[in-house]
Amino acid sequence: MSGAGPANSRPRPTIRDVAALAGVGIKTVSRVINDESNVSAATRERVERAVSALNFQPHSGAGALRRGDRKTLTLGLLLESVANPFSAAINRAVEEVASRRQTAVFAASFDNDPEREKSLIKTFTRRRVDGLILTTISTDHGYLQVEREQGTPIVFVDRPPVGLVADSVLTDNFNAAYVATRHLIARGHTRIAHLGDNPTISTAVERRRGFAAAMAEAGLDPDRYAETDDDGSAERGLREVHRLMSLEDAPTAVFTSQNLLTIGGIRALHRLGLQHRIALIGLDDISLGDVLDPPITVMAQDPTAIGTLAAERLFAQLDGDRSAVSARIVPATLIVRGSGEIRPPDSTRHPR
Amino acid sequence: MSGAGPANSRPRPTIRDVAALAGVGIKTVSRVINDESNVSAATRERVERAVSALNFQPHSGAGALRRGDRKTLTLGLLLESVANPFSAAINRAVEEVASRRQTAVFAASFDNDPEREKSLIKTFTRRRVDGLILTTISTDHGYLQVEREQGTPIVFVDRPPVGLVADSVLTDNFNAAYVATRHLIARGHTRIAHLGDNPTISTAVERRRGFAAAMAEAGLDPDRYAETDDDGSAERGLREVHRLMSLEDAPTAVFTSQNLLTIGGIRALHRLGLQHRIALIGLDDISLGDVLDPPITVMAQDPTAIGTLAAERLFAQLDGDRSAVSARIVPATLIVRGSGEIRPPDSTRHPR
DNA sequence: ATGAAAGCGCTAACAC
DNA sequence: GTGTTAGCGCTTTCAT
Repeated sequence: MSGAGPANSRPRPTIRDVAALAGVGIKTVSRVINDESNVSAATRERVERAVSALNFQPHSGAGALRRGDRKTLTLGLLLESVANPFSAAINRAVEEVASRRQTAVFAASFDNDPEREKSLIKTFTRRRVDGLILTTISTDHGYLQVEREQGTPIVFVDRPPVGLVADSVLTDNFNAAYVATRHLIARGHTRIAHLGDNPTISTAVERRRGFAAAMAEAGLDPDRYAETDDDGSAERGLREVHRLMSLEDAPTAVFTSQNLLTIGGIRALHRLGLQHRIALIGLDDISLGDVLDPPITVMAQDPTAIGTLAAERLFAQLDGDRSAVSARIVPATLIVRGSGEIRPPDSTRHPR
Repeated sequence: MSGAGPANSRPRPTIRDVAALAGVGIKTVSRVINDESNVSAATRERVERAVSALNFQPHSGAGALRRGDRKTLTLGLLLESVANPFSAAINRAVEEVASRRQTAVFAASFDNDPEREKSLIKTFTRRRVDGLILTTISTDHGYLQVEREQGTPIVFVDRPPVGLVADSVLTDNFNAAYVATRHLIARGHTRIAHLGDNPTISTAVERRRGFAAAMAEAGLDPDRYAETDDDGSAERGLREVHRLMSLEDAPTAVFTSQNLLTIGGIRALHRLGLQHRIALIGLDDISLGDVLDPPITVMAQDPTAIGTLAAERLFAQLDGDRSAVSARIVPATLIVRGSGEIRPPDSTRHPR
């Protein structure tokens, strides 16, 4: 049995090897593997036999190089993290659309780090991807103008471009947060805490704005509960809700505006035994949210739709669509399940 | 403002454009961009200025072609679905290791379809990925022997290779299922149902074997509850548990041996209000399993470790490691939380 | 219907 | 230190 290493590599056959074996010119082989016309049935047959005898697989990169229509049939997808369920759903949707076009996708996680954003995009363009679908965090995307001018279509997902006019597919985050917050206010809450993702993330800012607008409109103070740190992890959600609940004037409702924060927040309320007394609404649906006790009310984004629309828009550009810049808004949906409908206690003081 | 399409594409500059602008030969440019020696500081400076003036980005594909050491700095990762949390965790871990080696990863979802498995692997090899990390479903991987001989290292994850000797990183699925089942038996259960993924998946078969072994060892009938269909979705988990609970001699414990089945099973028990009376253990941890009521006992696999080890092994092969074929087993861990410790009712008949 | 020559953008080999 | 030539594996162009 042969070893696993690439040592015993009989080199890969090239089109020339196939041509030699079949006794034809390389152009004829090229015609056969690309299914072009002007090849006699007999010749085609001979070539095909040689191809499978040698186990020849055309080198798509080499072909793309000469073809020069700059089609590597490849696309770069920048996500917060391929392991985040929201990102992962986008990833799958993009892959779905891309695979119909024989296009493979490079997905990369940038962890909300602006440096990684830039360096990953650079590796994408050096690889000459046909297009880019980007979630970003940098505050100015002007640096991408050059790429666009050199012919790489770009679609922004989840977060809008800044300093660059480009296609985007977004949730209306302001509105989603506004609706969620109004839902809590309508149940009689006045002490509502917002737990948001890092404010360097534009959607986090939008969500805070939506929260603040709903609060202000109801004559409530959006800044009653200051946030202490700012990453979007389940650990922080846990920590912050613990802290909030230990306050003298603890909130009676919590709006967690990111999926991992929601998970952490739920965990905290359960550990404190407060899950039936403190209202909670999350932004982004979470797995098993319907089975928790109480079930979790959320504003659900639609990452599958976001990914699908973004990929379709990208291919439209690739197909030469010259229409005006498109900014698609994918609606979020309020899913009422229970946790968001808990009412505040009668007393003004929250019972510990 | 310019349109978004690739129409107004000023063509990308090449190394020749840079050389012309800097007034040097192309090889000198090549030296600079590859950080080779034998370039004077002054020349380097001039070249660098030209590079940024033209916004030149070297075409890595073209370089790889000539270099001929067949390093596209690219790797193919075949997963059940990039949207599945288990797969997504592997994806992230692989990306992590790969990025340290400047390697980008093509991840593709094959949805347990053997045809897609083969066709996706074919697109990987046509793109001349440096290596393959594969989850598979086909029953004979002999067709990959050719790839290996032509120098592409392969590591199997989650499911073992069949008909091919190759590296693998796996969970001991038999044992994981055996331990989970014994855990239920030790609590006094005799009517235990197993809900498994599609038996065309080798791990599903292993898990069923582990379940059956533990049952038989205790003198119990593993086949008391026949399964009716066989996909690994939350919908099926829901349906099957509903059906099981409607039986005259309904089981008092359920072992769901895949993450989505566990989710569906939990949902069913909750809807029936049986979550505190029927024991449940899942294979694979699930998000928020600790917060559910009761919290969910699971045999947790470690997808991050699996992905990390697989990628490290792949790069070891790429680095010329000729050691014997390695088959790593990543341990699964029993996480006791509550749902798996529910005891059967005293009566022999399960109360509806 | 077929093939020879040129060349995609780059690096290797070998000049000078 | 620097540049020239050839060539990676393929497709294009243009013969025949």
